Amino acid sequence: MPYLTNSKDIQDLMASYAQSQILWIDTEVADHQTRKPKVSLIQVLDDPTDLTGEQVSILDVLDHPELIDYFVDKIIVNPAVEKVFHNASYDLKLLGKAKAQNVTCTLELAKKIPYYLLQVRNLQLKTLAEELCYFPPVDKTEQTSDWGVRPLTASQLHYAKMDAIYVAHVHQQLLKLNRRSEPDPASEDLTALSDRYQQIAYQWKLLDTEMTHLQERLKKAMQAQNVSETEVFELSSYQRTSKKVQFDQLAKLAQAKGIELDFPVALTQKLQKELGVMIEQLQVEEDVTTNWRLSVKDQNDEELPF
DNA sequence: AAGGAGGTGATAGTAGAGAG
DNA sequence: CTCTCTACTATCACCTCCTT
Repeated sequence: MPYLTNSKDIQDLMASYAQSQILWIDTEVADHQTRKPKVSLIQVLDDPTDLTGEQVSILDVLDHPELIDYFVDKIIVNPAVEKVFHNASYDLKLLGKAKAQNVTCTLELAKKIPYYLLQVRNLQLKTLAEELCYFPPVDKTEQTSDWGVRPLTASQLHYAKMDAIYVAHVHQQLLKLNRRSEPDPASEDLTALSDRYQQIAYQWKLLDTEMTHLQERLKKAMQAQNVSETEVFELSSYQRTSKKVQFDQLAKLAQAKGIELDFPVALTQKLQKELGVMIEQLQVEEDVTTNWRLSVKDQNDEELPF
């Protein structure tokens, strides 16, 4: 695990990483709770088979904005290098943000996979490492430690290095699941899909209706009994404020005060009816969309699998 | 603390179908 | 044709998650 603090070494390594096809990256940020957060470490891995962190480079860029700029320039905006992060938008906020090219986010990837294929408690990197990749329990206490002090502790460096390992392994596993969850629609087996649907439809209906019913009863019961929480549930309410004004009044005000108010108003069927032929005097924008609906055909009872 | 993506739940509007 | 029912989509305000 090279931990680099020398600017020249760091820059050389960044230059060589710019030749890679894919890199797994994580960052640690100091002063994240202030208005001026700064990148403390950039951890880079180019070998996804690494389990121990031997291949992870920890680049110490604290108070070296020129190194961060160099990294952004050579790697982040470089479309030839695929960059993999967990919750990429967080890291990229401090790493070139808008200009970033060819970025993969393992959190986004995980969100696209339905729960039945990815059965984990939540989508934190820690959880995915433990429950998807079977890493031993991950201690996140260093996550919120002070990344602005030097020297860093051995425990901090270990945490920093392992995060890059987790990103790489989680990424590999998610790609496998992704291939299963997004097959080519053109070659799907319609018979197999229909069979599976019928197989679970009855169970689903039983569970779905009971779940909805339980939720309704719990909500009503907790309200009626003035209970705000049980061991399992929490019942909360919130105020919802929405404001409305008569269109006529708004139009008159805009005209009287010369306010620039230009936005499309939906011409609902009701409005179209009221306007009648006068609608022809308006420049109506028409938007036609095609919506697809899947419905279950009526079937003979004997054919049902239950 | 901050911000972006997406979920939630209420409300409103729509198409399609059946009845008269 | 109109009326009504049902099942959907769209929109809105608010909430939750994820990272350090």
